[in-house]
Amino acid sequence: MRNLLGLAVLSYLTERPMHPYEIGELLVARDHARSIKYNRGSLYMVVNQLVKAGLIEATATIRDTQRPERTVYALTDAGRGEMLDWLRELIGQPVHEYPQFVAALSLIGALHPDEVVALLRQRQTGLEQQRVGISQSVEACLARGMHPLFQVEETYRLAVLEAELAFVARFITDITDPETGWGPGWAAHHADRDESPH
Amino acid sequence: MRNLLGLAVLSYLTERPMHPYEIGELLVARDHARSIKYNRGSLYMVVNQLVKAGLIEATATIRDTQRPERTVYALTDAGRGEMLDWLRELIGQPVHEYPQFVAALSLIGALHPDEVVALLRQRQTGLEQQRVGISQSVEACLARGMHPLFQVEETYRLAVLEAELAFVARFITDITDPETGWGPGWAAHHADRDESPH
DNA sequence: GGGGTCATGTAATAGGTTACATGATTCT
DNA sequence: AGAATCATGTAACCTATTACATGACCCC
Repeated sequence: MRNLLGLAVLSYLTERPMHPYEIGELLVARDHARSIKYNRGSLYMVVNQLVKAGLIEATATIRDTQRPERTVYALTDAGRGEMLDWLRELIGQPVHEYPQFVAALSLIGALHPDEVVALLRQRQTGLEQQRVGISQSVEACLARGMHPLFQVEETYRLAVLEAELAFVARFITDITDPETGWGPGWAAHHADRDESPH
Repeated sequence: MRNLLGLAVLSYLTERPMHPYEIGELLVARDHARSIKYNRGSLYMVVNQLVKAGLIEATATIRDTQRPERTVYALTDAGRGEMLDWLRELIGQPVHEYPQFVAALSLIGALHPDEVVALLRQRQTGLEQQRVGISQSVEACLARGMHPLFQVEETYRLAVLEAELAFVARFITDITDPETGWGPGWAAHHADRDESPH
């Protein structure tokens, strides 16, 4: 069990027993789906895995003379412990990850530097849009009196976004600097590799 | 085809035709496996997908009177184009991702603030270790005269690491500040939720 | 009262990872 | 020469995503 959706399920069930559909609704309503990848199919799968692992258990299947039958799940003691341990580990120990931009940077030599500069400028505007979007929503929540702890994940995203913006700006000048810019050398090397195949 | 290992395969095959095992070796030798998740099984799968998509093709199966038969693949024209388009998109357009730390932050209220502070301190040392590891290796490469472009993905990682370190430090003081720290309120709320279930 | 959409799940398919297989080489 | 390890690939399994199914409610 390494799907983080499972952690969200465990966490939500600490509030009260729920059925999967309700969990999914809450996940979206509270915007946790921005931080934890969610789709309904995965949710049902994860819930079954949690049952198998003994971390949650079905407490009832209710039908309020309404819609399809719904199974309600509750957290077990083991589930509560596992949830806490899991969270502790995620906070205490940084893990190596593979963001898409890192992958792209590692292979960026295949593009011509002029094109790269244009693409980086495009990225800057995208990042900037994300940044204003997030910071506005954070400020709106704070203005409504919400405790900043509930926005801490977005605050983190903002910090990373700003670092990335700074990095991109720096990268552009590294390429284009008229004195020491990497552009010319890069372009030359690029021409080489484009000729050689034929 | 959204597996970034596929992008790496396309990119490597621009140099010359290779067999999968060789691609895997190079991926590790050049440290690209730090930026793109690699394991052998996935590599063979991805190669098959690329063949089906017409982006690469088998050019020979050689057996140098040695080990098992090896199939050598070469890039097609479509493959070259796809590789470039894919890279352009990754550079030009930021995508929403789901780092584990973001998920954890979004649910961190389930832990007691005192414990969170301890875990964040632990994280700081882990991040700091990563930081010195990366910056030493970058400097070593530069000292050997390697062009900084070949380290650009690690430079980016450094920038993000530093932003995360700053964020964590800030978060700790937000919790522990003797005037306005979130600790007391958080702890109280935490006690509430721990009582209610019973 | 029939067409749309909401609520809830299940099943089929595609994607990725781990475990296994097999001959060659190298070491002692 | 037998044990350990390398080189290479395949197959089995597990995970995740998409597509489908079904009855209720809601609107004109």
